[in-house]
Amino acid sequence: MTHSVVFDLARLRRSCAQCSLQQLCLPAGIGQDDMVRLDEIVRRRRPLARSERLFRIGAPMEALYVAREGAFKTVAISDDGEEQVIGFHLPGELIGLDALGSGKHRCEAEALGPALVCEVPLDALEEITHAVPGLQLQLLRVIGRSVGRDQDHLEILGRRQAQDRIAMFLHGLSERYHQLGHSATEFSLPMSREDIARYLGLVIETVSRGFTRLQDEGYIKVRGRQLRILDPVGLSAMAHSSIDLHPAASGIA
Amino acid sequence: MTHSVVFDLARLRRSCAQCSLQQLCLPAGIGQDDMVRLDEIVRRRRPLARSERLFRIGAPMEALYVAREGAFKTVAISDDGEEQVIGFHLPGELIGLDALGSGKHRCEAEALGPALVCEVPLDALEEITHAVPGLQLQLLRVIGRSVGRDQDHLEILGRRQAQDRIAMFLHGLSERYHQLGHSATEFSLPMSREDIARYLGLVIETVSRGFTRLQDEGYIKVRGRQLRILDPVGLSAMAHSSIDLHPAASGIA
DNA sequence: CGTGTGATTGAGATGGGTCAACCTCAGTGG
DNA sequence: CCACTGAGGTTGACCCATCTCAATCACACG
Repeated sequence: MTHSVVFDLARLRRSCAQCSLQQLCLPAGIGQDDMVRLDEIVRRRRPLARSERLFRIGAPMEALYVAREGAFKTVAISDDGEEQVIGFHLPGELIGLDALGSGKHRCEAEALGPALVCEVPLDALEEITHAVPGLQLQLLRVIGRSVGRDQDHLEILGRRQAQDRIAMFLHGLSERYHQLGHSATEFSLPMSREDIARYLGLVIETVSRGFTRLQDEGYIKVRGRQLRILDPVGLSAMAHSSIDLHPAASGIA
Repeated sequence: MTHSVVFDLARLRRSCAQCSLQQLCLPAGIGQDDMVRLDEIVRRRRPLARSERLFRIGAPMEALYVAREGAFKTVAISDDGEEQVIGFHLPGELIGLDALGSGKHRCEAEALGPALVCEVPLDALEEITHAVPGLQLQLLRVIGRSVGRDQDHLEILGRRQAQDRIAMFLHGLSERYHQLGHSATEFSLPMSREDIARYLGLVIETVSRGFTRLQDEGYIKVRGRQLRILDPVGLSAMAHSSIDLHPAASGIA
């Protein structure tokens, strides 16, 4: 996939040193001159359109990707064709670790909207982590954060109440946006209700009802994909303990 | 925690080179003399008893652990005290990655029975991965396998039918035992029903009923923790597609 | 032989899946 | 400018799988 879009490349050829995601990304904590070396091996890909894929299931692992702009999902597909969303990936987050074990991807990675990624070819990574002292540790840290998000996901799916899962999901997203320097209380969901459902192990109707109920109870305001968190403390409380603050929707307005 | 059990240490001081788990563990794929260097930094801990912990939530990350004999579970605890099993760890599998991101553990790791671990101090690991060329890649592979198991777990929890989850769980365990050179069709479950339930996001009664039903349908034979898989193909089919082969337990024997 | 812990089984309640209708809105073309 | 269309989202009614509560069983251990 070598694209000859010269001026596009030029526009994207902003170095790691100038990237707003630097603190979240591999170059964090390495020296100025080392960053130049890293810069040389990182390929910045042209923009991806909605539903374009970084890799498919079974494809050999060629690189690690870092979401730069836009959001991605990784999807596993079972034998009977059921799709399951394994993860959502916001800017600064790693994509492609699913193939580390076997060398073959076991998920598809798909852009949820217009997006940009940085791509670190695997062989080059191997070299440079040896050449640049701090990078190995930083790589492990970034991998560790990814493992942490998987674990958050596990904790969400371990909850048996749909409402809890939805609250935890929104709370987690809010935190992630906050870390990116966005508002923690107002953002737009990059994924469809369907994606959310398949991420949470629920059906779409349950997600929809969950949203409306959280809205009725005053925690949030949703309109389509636009979300405002009205009661961050309450939502957080709901996400952390399994005790539902408004146990029954007893019909009383 | 320096124990002065000299002869115990001596007994355990078998080198990586002689370890039956070598193929699954860090030393896989590195040279003979490099293995000696690794050998020097790997601490082999004295036996752990059932319910002894490797680390607690909030503890700073000090090492990576590899289960050597016996099995472990990692458990997350929510604010209201609910325990959730994040992972089971069989011999050759990594424990402790949960702290990679932040440097603090977010799980407890507990031995499910008498067990042995190898412990790789974090600072020493840092050094040696630079000194030993192949080790960095091997470390990533082992981490990758751990990520893969987390993903298996996510796929299990994404299923909405309890029966599917249980079948997938047993199928996965069977595969893991097989890789260890044990029988894939007959082994004993190292964890309680309670642990299984908390791993699967179910309640203990549902797990119990699920087992009996799988038995009634001829897939397995369970007696306490002793398990025999009678129909590996059928179980596997059930684990991979979401179509239940015996949809209804219609009361007909 | 009692005691306790873990596992199984039963009966009843309920949360969320299923199915179906309807709404919303952006895009398209007349 | 409006009608049509289709995809995504919401809502309602019903029903079943799983949770809850409770009794009983199995078995190891003192």
